[in-house]
Amino acid sequence: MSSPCPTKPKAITMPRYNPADVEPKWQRYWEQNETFKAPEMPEGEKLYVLDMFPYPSGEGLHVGHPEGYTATDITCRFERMRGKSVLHPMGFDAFGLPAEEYAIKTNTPPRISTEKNIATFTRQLKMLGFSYDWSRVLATTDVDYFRWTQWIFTVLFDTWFDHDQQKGRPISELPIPDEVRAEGDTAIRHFQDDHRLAFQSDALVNWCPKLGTVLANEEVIDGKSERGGYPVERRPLRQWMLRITEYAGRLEQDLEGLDWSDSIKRMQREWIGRSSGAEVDFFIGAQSSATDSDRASTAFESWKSDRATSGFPRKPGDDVLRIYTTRPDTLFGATYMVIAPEHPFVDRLTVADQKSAVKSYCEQAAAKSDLDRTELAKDKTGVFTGSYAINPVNGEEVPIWVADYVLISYGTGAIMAVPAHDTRDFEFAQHFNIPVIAVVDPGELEDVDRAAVLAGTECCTEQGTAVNSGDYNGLTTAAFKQKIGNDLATQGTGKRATNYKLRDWLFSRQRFWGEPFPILHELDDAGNPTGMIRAVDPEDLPVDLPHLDDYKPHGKPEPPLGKSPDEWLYPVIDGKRYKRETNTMPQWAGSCWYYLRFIDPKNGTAFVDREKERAWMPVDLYIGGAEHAVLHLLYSRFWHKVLFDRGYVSTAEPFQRLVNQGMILGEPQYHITPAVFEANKDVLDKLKLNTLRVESEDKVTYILKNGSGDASTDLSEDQTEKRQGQFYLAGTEIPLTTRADKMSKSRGNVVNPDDIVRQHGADSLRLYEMFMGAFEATKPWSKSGVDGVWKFLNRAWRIIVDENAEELALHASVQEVAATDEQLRVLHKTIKAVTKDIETLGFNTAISRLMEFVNFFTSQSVRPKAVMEQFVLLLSPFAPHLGEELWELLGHGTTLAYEPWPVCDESYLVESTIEIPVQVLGKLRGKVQVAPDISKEDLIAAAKADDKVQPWLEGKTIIKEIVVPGRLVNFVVKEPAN
RNA sequence: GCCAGAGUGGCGGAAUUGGCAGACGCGCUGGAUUCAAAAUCCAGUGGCCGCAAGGUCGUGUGGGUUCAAGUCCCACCUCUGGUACCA
Repeated sequence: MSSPCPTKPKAITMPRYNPADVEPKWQRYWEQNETFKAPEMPEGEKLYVLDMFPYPSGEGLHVGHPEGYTATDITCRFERMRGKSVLHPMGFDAFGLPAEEYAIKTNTPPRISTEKNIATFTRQLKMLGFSYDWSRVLATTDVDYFRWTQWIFTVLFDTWFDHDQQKGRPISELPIPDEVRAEGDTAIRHFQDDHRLAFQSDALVNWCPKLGTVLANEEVIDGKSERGGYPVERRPLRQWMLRITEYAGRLEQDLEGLDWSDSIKRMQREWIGRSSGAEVDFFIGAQSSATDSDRASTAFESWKSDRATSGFPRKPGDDVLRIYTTRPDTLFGATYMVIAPEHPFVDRLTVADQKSAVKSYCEQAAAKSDLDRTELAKDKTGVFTGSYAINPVNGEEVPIWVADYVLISYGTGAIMAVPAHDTRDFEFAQHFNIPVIAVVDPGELEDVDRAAVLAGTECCTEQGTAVNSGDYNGLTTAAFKQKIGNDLATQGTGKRATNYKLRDWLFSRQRFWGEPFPILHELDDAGNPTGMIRAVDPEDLPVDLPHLDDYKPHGKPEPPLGKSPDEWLYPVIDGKRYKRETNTMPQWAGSCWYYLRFIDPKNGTAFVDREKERAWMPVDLYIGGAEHAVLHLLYSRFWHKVLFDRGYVSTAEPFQRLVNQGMILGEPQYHITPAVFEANKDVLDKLKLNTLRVESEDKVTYILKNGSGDASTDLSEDQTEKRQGQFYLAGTEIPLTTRADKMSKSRGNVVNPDDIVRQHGADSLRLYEMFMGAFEATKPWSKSGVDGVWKFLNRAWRIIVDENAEELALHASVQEVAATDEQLRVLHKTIKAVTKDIETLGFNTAISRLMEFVNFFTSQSVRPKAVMEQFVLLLSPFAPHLGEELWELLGHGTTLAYEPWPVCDESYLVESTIEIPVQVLGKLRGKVQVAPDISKEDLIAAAKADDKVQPWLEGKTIIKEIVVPGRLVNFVVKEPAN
């Protein structure tokens, strides 16, 4: 491939396209002229275009980053030229585990290494010529920034969720029940603390000893930490939680109005996991006399009549086991109950004989990590408590079991088991020989053995018609659900209920590199915590991180901030001594609201100015990777809704349109299987080929390489051959598979953007990433693809610049003359297509159209200057440096960034004749040239008259003539009847 | 297992949402230029049959609807994401 720096010294510098000169020149120009500085308030129509800001890792920018950033940059440059007021900022998400791990690895304080990484990222981003308003840059680690992150936390702390209004309100407006008020101030404060959106809890949490911190459910995948893949165990620890579950309903509902892809919406919906059913109370009040069924049934009857008058209580008493079910229509089929091992009733419900069995089962379950629980899912385990509950619909006694397939954190932590119609219950019942009673007749269905289902030997979860269900027999599942919902409510034994899979957000981490909580724990005179907490006053924010000599994790749950100097750790306010909260916030905190700060990044009195917020929000286009589909996007929507409820922001949702860029994979590589590798070691040796062993998800393959170590390269195409659809190593019988994988060091397929810019320039990198394929599709990298767009930029350069001149000068063909009709048609076709494609993010096809334009004008000996100017404007969002350089050369003194975008004049598109394909029986047989406005009849006549078509019509009867105006003609014919 | 999305030349990928399959790019072949090469320019390039004109087959597999299917329907195969006891 040619290089922008010729190897041979030249006598005269020919004005070749040299991005190494052109690109820094224009980057300097934009910076010095503040070309892309956004106004404080939008002027005219506003457009807020946001990239998911990067995590500045020590590795530097990855080729995946510029993909989304180029897409937004093209959109912004395009819309500025169309006159919109564009806000397009960039920043850094710099707190969190990876940065801290990197700091530890390189033995640098996190702040220092973070600043270094940010500097590298900034250099790389600027090198790519993105039109960010750099005056708004921020990092979540800036003290000025996290001051407001802490402030938002105090808002969460000050908010409770009013279920009636479905809205977050100030804690001062929380109604205090009289009985609480009667107990005094301390009780009131505890009551308030129990209702705050930010609260402390002692629940079981995911503790990762290797990372030295707890993790949110979302950060644990298959029982291992999302970052690092380390084992995670369950431990009870006092932690800060955010009540995101209160917003589950709104987070789900409000998805509807968003312009997001269906798949992301679906992922969020599934994560929130709404289900509706009923809560039902099973009577257990007569425990002591469970063996005496007479007394039990008397107690049950009196409980039932009490309930009929008192109704279904908000909180279940000790005399009932409350369960949640989505199938209340199967109540008659409940043959046993299950409570989670962590259920508070376990002890009470366990009879003396079963005590030791239950105890050891629960201990075992507690020791199991989530991973173990999942892995053992195939075999259901459990143990009988020895006691029974009474089914409210038929008074039957139902045995109560403890089993870990029931989760304490979902629903009520207890279920009624209906083995006939629930797969998990069925497996359990089979294993423990528990009766199976069918209560739903599925009818005749494919893949369902109706007789087996009714006999209780097969499980069926389909809906159907009720059987074995007393008065309800014959009802359809839907009607049954409806009726029993009402009946349970009148009897006071149950009520309709909605549940969500979403859990509250575990918000504290035991690491150093995060935002300190703006929370103070009151101490008594002896220095012990009183249990009273308060938020730091807004005017005392920020709470900066103290200097610590040793901030490394030590595998124990005490946060490093616990070792802070006393003057930081023990503030005294109004004579009262406090201890600061020593947990820090998770990485997600800073990214929850950065889009708001960009609107007003320097504001020292508010997190964002209200007027500015109203003017710029919501984000009109938000682009980033799909890996944030649930976590970041759910968290920030939650924070935004709280801020909205409290009146601090004006929109219910932050990101109106979301688009996910597809992942860029490494260049395809040739693999062989372990068996082939073992059998052909000598052949590979002879050919001087090396292999790279890679393991992924317990599959092992070998990647073939030329050379070894860092100098190794992947096999080239001509080292392979394809025979009968199978690739072989050239000249051998060694079968190869070709695969493109995620870029990773271990596969040796990582592409560094710096290298591409050095070889071909930023414009080529940008253009290539946009040309690779559809924006949202996953696509493999290709070295020769970059060469291709580099050649295109050179061709574009050469239709305007005279490469053979001694000085930079216009090509002789570029003249101030009127364009021909054909030239205008090509230009306006290009304008139309490129405009439409940018609007729909179809960048790859837009570039194709620009290539066609250049191909056409390469063959034109006269290139009207006005046409070239329009072309340069069309090209400029994609290759902005080249665009500016050519624009200047065409005689313009200032940037093209605000030149009006070319407008397509349809009248130039009209062609004097068009080509219409003619089919006979759906097969293409000829083409006719006709006037665009030809009548149907004339078109048919022309088609019939065509030389190529005639033989196919000869001797046949035309039974139908199909004409699609402007598109095609099709004759349906048949052999004449003899 | 379940839920999405995808499967088109040697390769990356296009195809007014049912209307000329393979735009554009890479690669390859031939030619021009060159002492030669690189670069550049021009032409060609899905398979098969044919000297050609042309024919014929062709969008993962098998069926179907239609004048017409890459596109719609049914069944299946493969890959990529998501999810995994949520009652």
